Amino acid sequence: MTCPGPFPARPGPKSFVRMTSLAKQCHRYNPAPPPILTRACPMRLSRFPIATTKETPADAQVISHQLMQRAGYIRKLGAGLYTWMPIGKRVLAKIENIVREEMNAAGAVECFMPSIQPAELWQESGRWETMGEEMLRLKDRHGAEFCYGPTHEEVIVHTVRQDVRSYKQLPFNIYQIQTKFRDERRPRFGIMRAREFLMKDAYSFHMDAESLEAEYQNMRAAYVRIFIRLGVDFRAVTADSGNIGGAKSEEFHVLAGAGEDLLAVAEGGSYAANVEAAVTHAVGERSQPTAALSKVATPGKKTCEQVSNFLKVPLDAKVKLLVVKAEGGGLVAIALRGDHQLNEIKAAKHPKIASPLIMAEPAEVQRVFGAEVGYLGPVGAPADILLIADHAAAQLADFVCGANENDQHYTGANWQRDCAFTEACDLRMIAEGDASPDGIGTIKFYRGIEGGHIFQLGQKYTKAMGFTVLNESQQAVTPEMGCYGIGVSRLAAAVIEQSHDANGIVWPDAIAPWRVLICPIGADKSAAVKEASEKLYADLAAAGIEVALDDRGQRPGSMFADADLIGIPHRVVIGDKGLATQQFEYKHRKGAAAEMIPATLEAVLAKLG
RNA sequence: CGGGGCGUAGCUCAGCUUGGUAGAGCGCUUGCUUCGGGAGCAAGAGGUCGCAGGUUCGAAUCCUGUCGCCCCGACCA
Repeated sequence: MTCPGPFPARPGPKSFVRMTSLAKQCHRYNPAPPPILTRACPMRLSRFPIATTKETPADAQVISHQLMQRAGYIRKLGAGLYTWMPIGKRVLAKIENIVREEMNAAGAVECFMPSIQPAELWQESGRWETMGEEMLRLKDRHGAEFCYGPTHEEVIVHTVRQDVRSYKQLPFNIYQIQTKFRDERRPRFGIMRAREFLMKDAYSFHMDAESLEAEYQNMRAAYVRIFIRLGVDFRAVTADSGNIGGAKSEEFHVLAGAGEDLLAVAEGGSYAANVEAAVTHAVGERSQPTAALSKVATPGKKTCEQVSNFLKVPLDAKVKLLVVKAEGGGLVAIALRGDHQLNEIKAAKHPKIASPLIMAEPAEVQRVFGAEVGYLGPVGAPADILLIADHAAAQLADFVCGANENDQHYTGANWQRDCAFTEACDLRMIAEGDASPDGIGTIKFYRGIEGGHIFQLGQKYTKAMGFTVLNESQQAVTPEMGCYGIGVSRLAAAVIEQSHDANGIVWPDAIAPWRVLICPIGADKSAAVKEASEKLYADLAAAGIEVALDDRGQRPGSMFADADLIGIPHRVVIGDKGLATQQFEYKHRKGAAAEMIPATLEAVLAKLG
C-alpha cells in the first residue's frame, strides 16, 4: 500500500517512473539493489511503543509529568534527563516547527551550534566564573576545559565576530534549536525543570539601539504568534533580566496553577509583569501627624501580625524595619509597611545595598540596634545606619513601629517629626489588590510557566568579547545585541499543565501527535470494520490530515482510556453497530458526549473544522 | 549544599522491628470464554532484594561505607 503521509501521495505512475530511474542509477554501481517494496508507515499505534500505565509513577509530582509518563510520551533516564518516546517526539517536533516557521517568517535565519563549548569563550565574557555550578564543565583527553552549553551568547558572538566586519552586514537575527544542559541543583517537575532540555535561542545584532528595539518588537510579535498558534492561554510580562544581563526584557508565560512564577496582571488594564519586576509607586500625599508619639509595652510580640493584633491596629498602619548588609560593608535598614514584603531583587539593585542581598546576622542587629529583630523601628534607630524607606512606608502617618528596645513599640510615630529616612524608593513586592502601576486597573496574581524570554542585551557580550564593525565613517562600533529564547521542551509540559482533565491530556490540534485517532471496534472479527477503518485512515492521510489508527487490537474500554490519556483531539470510532446504519461515531476530546455522523470522509473532515 | 525519606519483578508496593533461603496487585506470555469505557477463568515467564564490605552457621532483614533517586529549603536565562 502507499504510505499515507502528511501530504497527498504522488500519483502512482509518476513515482514509479522516478523509482525506476533511481533503481537504474543504483544498478550502475551496485549489482543487486534491494527492491523497495514499502516504506515504513508509523502512523499505526501498533508501530509505536506506547506504554500507557494506569498507575502514576511514584516520582512524578506535577500533572504534566505524571501524564507524560503515564501516556508514554517520556521515560526518565536520570535526574532531569528524559527520553522522548516516538509519540512524545512528534509533539516536540510540532512545537519546534511552529517556532521555526514563525522565526523564519519574522526574518530570522537558522543555524546549528555545538552543544559543547570551549572554556576560553566563557573566560572571555567573564561568565566562566560567574555561572557557577549550574554549568556542567568537562575536560577532553588533552585536559582542555569545556562546558556543555547552558546558553550560546559566547559562541554566537565569537562566530559572528569572525565574519561580520561591516555595518552593511547588520542587522541580522540568527537562531538555533538546540539541546542545552543546566545542572540545576534540584531538577524537578519532570520536563518543566529538566537539566537537559530543548531550546530555541536567537541572537540579533544591530548598529544602534533603535534597530535593536525594532527587532525586539519584531520578535515580540513573532512570539505572540507562536503562543497563539500553540493554542495556550498566555501573558507577555515585563521581567527582570537576571544574570544574563541587559536592560529590557519580557517573559512569555503559559498560565497554569503549577507555574513556578508569580505574575502581577492588571485586571481591566494592560499592565503585566513578573512580581519580581513589577514596580510600585507612591500614591497620594502623606497625611499630617495627629497622634502623639508614645511608647507601649508589647511583651513577646515580635511579628507585625502579633503587634497589630495586640494593639488592635491594622497591619498597614505599621512600619517594619529589615536590616541588610550594605554595599562595601556595614548595614542598611529598609522600612516597609507592615503588610508588605521586601522585593529582594529591587533591594539588591539599590547602589547602597550589597548584591546579592544578604540579611544581617541577628547578633549584629542586636549589637547595633540594641534590640532583637522583632523590635526595630525608625524612631531612635542608630543615626549612622542608612535608612531607606519603601514609598508605601514613607507615606504613612501616625504609624506603629518597634522602639529599638526589646518588648517595646511606639504608636503615633511620624516621619520628619519623630524620625527620618534618607531616601524613599521602590523596594516592595507588588501586592494583589494594588492599583496597577500604570494607573489602569487592579493587580491580580496569576501563576505562570515561563515558556519564552526576550532580552535587549545591549553591548554586554559584544563589548566583553571585542566584536566591532566599521560604520560608514570607518569607525569601529560595538554592535547592540538582543537574545530571544523559547523553552521548546518545557512548552510541551506547560501546555499539559494548562490543558488536561481527569482522563488525561487534552492537546490543542496544533501540537497533538495526531489530530485524529481512529478506533476500530472488533476489527479482527468484522471485515467491514477493518475495511472501513483502513479506508478512512488512508483517505484522511491522503487529504493531508495527520491521523493514527489504533490497530493494536485492544478491547474498546482500554482503547478509549488510552485515547483520552494520550489526548488526541478528534476520535472516530468505527464499529459494526454504526456501520449498520452507515455511521461513524465522532467525539472531540473536550466534548462531553460522542455523536453519530455519516460514515464518510466528508463528514469527518467537516468535524475537524 | 543543609534537613528528611526511599532503593525488593517492567510499574505500584508489602516483607525488614523480632535474621531461617522471595511475595501481592497491575503489566507480560499461552489457552479458553468474552468484546462499546482499562474483561473472566486457567496455566506460565520474570527478581545477583542498588552496590561493596562487615557481623552471623545463615542477611532483603543487623552494622559500616558508597552510589542512585525523591521531598522540603536555599538556588535558578
